[in-house]
Amino acid sequence: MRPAVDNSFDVKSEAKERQRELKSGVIAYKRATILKEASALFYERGYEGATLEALANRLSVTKPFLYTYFKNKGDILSAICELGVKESLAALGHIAQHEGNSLERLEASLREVARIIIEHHEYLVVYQREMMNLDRDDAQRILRLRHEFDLKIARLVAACEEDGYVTIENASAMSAWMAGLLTWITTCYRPGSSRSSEKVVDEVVTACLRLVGVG
Amino acid sequence: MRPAVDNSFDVKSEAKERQRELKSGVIAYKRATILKEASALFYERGYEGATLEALANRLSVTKPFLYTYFKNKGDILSAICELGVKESLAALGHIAQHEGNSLERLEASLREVARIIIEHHEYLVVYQREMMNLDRDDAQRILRLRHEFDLKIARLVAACEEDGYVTIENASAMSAWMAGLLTWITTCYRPGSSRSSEKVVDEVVTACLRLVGVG
DNA sequence: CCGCAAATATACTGTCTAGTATGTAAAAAT
DNA sequence: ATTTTTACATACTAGACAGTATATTTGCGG
Repeated sequence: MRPAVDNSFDVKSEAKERQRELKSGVIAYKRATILKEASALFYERGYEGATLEALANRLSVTKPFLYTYFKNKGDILSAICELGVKESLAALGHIAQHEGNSLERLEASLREVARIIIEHHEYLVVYQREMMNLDRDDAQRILRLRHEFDLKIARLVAACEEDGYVTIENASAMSAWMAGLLTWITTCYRPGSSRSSEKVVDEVVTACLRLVGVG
Repeated sequence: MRPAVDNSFDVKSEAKERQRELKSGVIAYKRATILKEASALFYERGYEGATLEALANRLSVTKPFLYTYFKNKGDILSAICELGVKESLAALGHIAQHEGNSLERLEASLREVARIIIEHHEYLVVYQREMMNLDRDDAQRILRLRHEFDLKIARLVAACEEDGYVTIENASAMSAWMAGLLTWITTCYRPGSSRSSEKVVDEVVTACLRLVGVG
């Protein structure tokens, strides 16, 4: 019944290819959905206080379902932590190629990271709190990402120094404290708090720049 | 055999009084010892990851011993958290009565608090991380202490503004970010890290003052 | 030296939860 | 239409740990 032409195989394999893509997309979507709910749960109850059954209930699925998408509870945690740090890092990557002078790049970067931290603040709170519950390997991998983040901030500051926008002594040491201010956002800003997210972003950018004597 | 004089009762009751004091001192000492070891354990393993049996072993005692000095595991945690915040608060109290102008008082206060945070940094890390594991009542009581702390810092900054040492706009909003920098000490400074505690203290004080445009 | 009380230990229980072995229904392939 | 695979659920296990009931030691008053 099927035409016995040469390209029949190609058509078939192409269809399979598309199907595979669809499937892997679905899997990624499911993983992301689980992670989003898990981060909300871990944020509320803490890692150990959150049971996988509770997570399954919130997703209207069952426990073994979770185990088909994640190796174990720790795997879920490490995925959350990694995502939080990776998003922050990605924000710095985008701005790096921006036009503008080094000071403008520093300010834009800080602003963007602050926004991302507010957006994903559950992920980052969980990371800060539950770091110690990570496997040694996961912890190290994520720590390397964090160091990469710190290094990028330090380089932005160094560029400002080289270009003469920042003349204060001790400026390079201050980049570590900028990370502290950015992290503090997760305490200052709570969804539904009195301070609007825009105001918090403005304040933290101002604060960071003042650390190196700008503004 | 005992002289039948009037003051026999007084002597006896005085002795008993002293004995009671001794005993309550011993109890306080034992509680403090438990808390010190518990904070070290919670710091290393996390609250849920730390078992009371492990704590008992580290103290070379047994589990029921702990229960004679604390109501339950949560009681130990809340005592640790309260201690950490109370010490920081006490540091601010000492300096408040210092001589010197308002700017000198602000700097001295920041320096003292920074020192205390380094000294008790295990207590404070545990507090930050495990806050959510506290009973609602304990959490609120300790949060009130925290707010008192924030308020005192804010007042020190306000005094500097009134006296004209700080003229930067937005200075009052910055006191909240000072708390962030002070908290970040617990991440920057780890015992046995490369940075000496004196250097960290100097840096954080400098950073805090720069937030309000001083230095 | 005796008896009582305070302090601490031994040994146990009940519960909770991460992880799994097995079952089932629907879709895909043949 | 039949088999195979995928995708999930049901139902269970094993172990850990907070908290406790009971036993034992120690020290002290008389």
